[in-house]
Amino acid sequence: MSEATRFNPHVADTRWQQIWEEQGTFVADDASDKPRSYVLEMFPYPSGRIHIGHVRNYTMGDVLARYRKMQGHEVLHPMGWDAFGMPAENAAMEKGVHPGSWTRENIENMRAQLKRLGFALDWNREFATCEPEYYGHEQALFLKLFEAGLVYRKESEVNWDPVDMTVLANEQVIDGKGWRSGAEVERRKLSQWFLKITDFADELLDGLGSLDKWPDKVRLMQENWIGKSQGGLLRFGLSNGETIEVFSTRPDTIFGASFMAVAADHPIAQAAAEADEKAAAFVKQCKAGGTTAAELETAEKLGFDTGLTAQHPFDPGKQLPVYIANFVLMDYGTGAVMGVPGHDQRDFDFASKYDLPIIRVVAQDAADACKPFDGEAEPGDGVLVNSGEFDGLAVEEAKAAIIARAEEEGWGEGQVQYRLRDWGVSRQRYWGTPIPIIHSPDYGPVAVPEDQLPVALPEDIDFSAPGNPLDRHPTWKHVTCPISGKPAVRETDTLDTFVNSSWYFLRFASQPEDRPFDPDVIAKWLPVGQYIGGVEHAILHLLYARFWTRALTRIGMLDVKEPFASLFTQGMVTHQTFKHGDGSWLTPDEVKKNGADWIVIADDTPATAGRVEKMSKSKKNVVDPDDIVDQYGADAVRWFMLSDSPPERDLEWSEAGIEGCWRFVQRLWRLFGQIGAGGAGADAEVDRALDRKLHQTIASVSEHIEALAFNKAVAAIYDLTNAIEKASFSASRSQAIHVLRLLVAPMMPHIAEEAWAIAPSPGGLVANERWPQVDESLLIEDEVTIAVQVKGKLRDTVTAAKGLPKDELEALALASEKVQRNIDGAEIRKVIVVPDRLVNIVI
RNA sequence: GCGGACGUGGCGGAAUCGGUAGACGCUGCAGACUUAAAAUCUGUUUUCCAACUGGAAGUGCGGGUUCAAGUCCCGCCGUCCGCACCA
Repeated sequence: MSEATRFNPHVADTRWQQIWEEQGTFVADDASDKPRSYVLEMFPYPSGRIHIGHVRNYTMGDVLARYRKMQGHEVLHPMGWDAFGMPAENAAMEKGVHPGSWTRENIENMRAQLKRLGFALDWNREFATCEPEYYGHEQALFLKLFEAGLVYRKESEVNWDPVDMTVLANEQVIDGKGWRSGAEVERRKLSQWFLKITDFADELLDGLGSLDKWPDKVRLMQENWIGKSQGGLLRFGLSNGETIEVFSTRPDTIFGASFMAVAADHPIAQAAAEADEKAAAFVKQCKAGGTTAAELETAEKLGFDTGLTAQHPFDPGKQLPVYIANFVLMDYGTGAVMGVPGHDQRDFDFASKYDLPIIRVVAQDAADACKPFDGEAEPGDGVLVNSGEFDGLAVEEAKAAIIARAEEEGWGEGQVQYRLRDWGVSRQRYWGTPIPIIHSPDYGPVAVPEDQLPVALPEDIDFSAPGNPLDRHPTWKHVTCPISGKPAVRETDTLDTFVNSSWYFLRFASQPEDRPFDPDVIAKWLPVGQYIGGVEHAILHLLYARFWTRALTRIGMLDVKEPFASLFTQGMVTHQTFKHGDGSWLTPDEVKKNGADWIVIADDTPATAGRVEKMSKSKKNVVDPDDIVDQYGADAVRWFMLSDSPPERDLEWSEAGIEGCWRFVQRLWRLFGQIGAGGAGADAEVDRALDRKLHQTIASVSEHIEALAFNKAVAAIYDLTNAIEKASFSASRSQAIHVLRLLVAPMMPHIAEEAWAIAPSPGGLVANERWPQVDESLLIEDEVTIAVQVKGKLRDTVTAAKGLPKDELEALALASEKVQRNIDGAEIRKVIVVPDRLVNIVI
């Protein structure tokens, strides 16, 4: 085939990308009176190169954005950069480059990579969170929350790396050691800034109910994360005259309590440690214990008897020993628990070890009051036994009754407890938003005055030593108190990068210079109509963004409750892995297939094909988007991203798959070239079957794009293409090819534009065209295929006019020779007829 | 341990309400065109029996409901994911 009849993406891609840019095709107009669509994909971290996972993510969003535009919507489809974070600082430490220049250079590269894929983005709204034009507004928002009392400072335990002199996130502690330095991580108390997300626990939980276009999985994960439990706060008098307060979800089991246990950090434990060396040693041992999942699972329940006892509120003769225990957490509830061994497994284990009484207070029925335990606790439902006046009550009734009594007598009350904790946002790092606070010697932490915002990061910084470069900068932190004018010290911690991504979707919608956003413009675009990203953000980012939005709404800056009306979590892109005989990884293009086996191309030694896994550099199974766009063009790559796998599942990259997409691009191109083919005579013909197929395809492609079922939309387009190719020339065929250009436009925009421009051309851009309308009258089949079953087994199919009455269908079915052969003279007991579908003859 | 999702050909996957299982793509095989290759086109590709018409089995396993089950119900098995000493 000559080059002229091939689609050449290297020429076409850039041509159309330039034209879209010149014409501002995808620039969103705030003032538009069209219906609006805000399509957003999670913005990338500028690591240096676009990853194939980004390509999949942005292709999905792009299809939807282009489709909505063709439906006549004003579409907001922005892109920007989540540009603060540790990798930039690591690069600074390793290569001596400034985090800012490293980041900005990466952004340049990645922007160019994205542009090559032809995404319908409004680049006018692009921003990077690392620029003062963004983070300055973030500081203003932070101060608004500070004024409203939603930000506070408190001492908190953190993972401290003594070598790097920085706080580490839990994920950065590997086997108790710092991930970079390898140093033993210490628990250290530091003053940290917190956002009061717990104030919104109930709202955030209830709000999930309205998010019916979110995956159930994500809602459930958030629900569990918030972790609401209903119970009672109970107070017991101690032998030393003080009081111990515990939270329990099972106040009904109070008669089964046989001990109390407190966390190592609990004041009672601290007091005991001060008075007694052994107690101090035990407390130390508890703190040294690992916190990894595996360690916790195998860790033995250990306790230390403080010698104190607690008075049981219902039994004056009953004194419960108070232990310090390694399984009690300080930061949940009150840091103290009531031990009920019979009905809680941990308490059971503990009581068994220390020979404490195990009392049954819940049983299947009253007769089982003395039934022994079968080696484990019984946390289930039942009725109360051995519980004095409460005997016979069901568990739920008993909870209410005992809480009511506690309230009456003043030793407790009903309480709702959350697992969710306040969000610690302080980071001892340079490359983040400076926390806009000044520590005044007289007034404590004071907000930086608004006219001094942004608090910009200093450029001249030193990464040669570990620790926070802001803290050791010679001048930056030395300021004066905004109130007294006396010397004061700037806060040198920066904000968690999750703060940056908690409001970027607002800034995309509205970006005035003098304030974070204009609520009136926000009101036009928000909530985001479709948000697309990886499920790894199911909890943190999505919960923080929901919180931030609600917090801004509560303080009156905004009127949006839920930022993302519809959420879609896409799967990963995976690829086969290969290994050498010696176990080292091989890239997929270093091997080839040799019969059923794989061999290394370079030296013909055998290779082993490993699992299909998420692309990662270490396993050498990555493909670079630039390389494949070079080879196949943007459209083939985009088409591959949408084909085969349902978008929520993983997509396996394969050479054969992308080759197939490339062939399809060329097939389409040949077909587009035939748009007016067949001559005048042929053009007069109408092909009803093809017309119907076309309109069925329009309907199904539309429906599938709406549902983000791109793999099904792709299949429908293949199906139509096959049908057009097989059909003989006719006006219908030309029309079908014409419409096919529109149908593929959201997915393969470059070839669609190229085809739209060839004669007979309607002019303009296909990107601005209207999405084809379905002719409902053409959807109706006039003939249908009826399945004929005998005793539920398919024996024949017959063709019938649509809507044929039941008795006629039955007659038609019975007329079938195959059916008669299968009935074989037997008596017909019953005939089931489903109009336009099937006839089942029961013998 | 708790919670959730999923199991369909050689592979990715389709299959509105329970109504023709395997659409569509990939791979493989056979053929056409070509000096040849590439590209393209045609046929074929769940398994087994029969090889002309056909027949049987079949959606992880075992039961059940129904005229009819991939789909609904009960019980297993397996894979993946999230949380995890949360009182």
